[in-house]
Amino acid sequence: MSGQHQLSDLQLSIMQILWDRGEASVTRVHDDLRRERPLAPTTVATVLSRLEKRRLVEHRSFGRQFIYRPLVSQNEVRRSMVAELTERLFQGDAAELVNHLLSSRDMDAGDVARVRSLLETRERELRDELGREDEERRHGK
Amino acid sequence: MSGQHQLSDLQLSIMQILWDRGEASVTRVHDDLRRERPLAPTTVATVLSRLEKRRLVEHRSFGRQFIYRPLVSQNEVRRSMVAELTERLFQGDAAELVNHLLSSRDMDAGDVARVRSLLETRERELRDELGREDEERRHGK
DNA sequence: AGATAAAAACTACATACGTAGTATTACGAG
DNA sequence: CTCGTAATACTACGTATGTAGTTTTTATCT
Repeated sequence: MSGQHQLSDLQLSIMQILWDRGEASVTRVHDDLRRERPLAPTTVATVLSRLEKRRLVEHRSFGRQFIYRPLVSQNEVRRSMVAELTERLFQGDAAELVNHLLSSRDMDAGDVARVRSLLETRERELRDELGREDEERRHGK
Repeated sequence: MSGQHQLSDLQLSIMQILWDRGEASVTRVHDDLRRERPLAPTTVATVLSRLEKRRLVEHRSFGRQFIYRPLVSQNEVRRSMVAELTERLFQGDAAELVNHLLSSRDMDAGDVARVRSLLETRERELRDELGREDEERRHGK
């Protein structure tokens, strides 16, 4: 499956811009990044070309500039990085990670309420999946 | 607060051994690690001394060997690393991270059930806290 | 076509890390 | 007290990354 998508902070900031915009020139990325991280334009270009070497983005030429676009989705990266963290920090036990989130100061009452709603949606999905499988079984695979 | 505790995979494996054992000699760590990662003893020693430079562990001498022990708890590291990931990948929205965990294939029905139980515990805690604050308010701060 | 300016290409350097070889020290046996 | 050996100390090298300077290319204006 989607291999090792461990991205650093700066790399993620840049990918985020590409995900938000769909695609962007080096200058555009540099501009969007200015507030958060003031860097030399060449620095942004270097990072982008390294991301391209890792096949996380690709570019096409437009006039004299390069337009970059992502080759991996935000979701793929999230999955990969969250899975890695879960493995390293919680021995792969995702429920323990949720437990950690619930017990630390990271979530207020509002967040907890949102989680409840999310959870109930997921429970419903699981119930439906179960139901559908039963159905299929009854109808002979 | 607890600053930047971003640890790499190998560093975490080693910290895990120290957390499990309370303290351990280089040889012990090397031994415990053998199955998971066969490394030269000097490699383990190097990593431990680098962790010490970062003030994540410290050592004392015992005979001719060094006994290392953690200076940061597993919980501190978890908090720090999870917070960092939440920030980078979910713009700091912890509930979104939970949502991601719930929707991805990371959790089966059993995990979801555990999360429900965890969630209800947390909700009860929040309700109790609320109650206690009300009480205090009624009794005049 | 030549000049200008902007963009990309190339080079560079510091830090952190994974990894381990070699040199040095010092405990402990005899 | 001396020597062997186990443990540490020191050195080293490759890779990834953050960061940016310098050089080369090239689109475009006059």
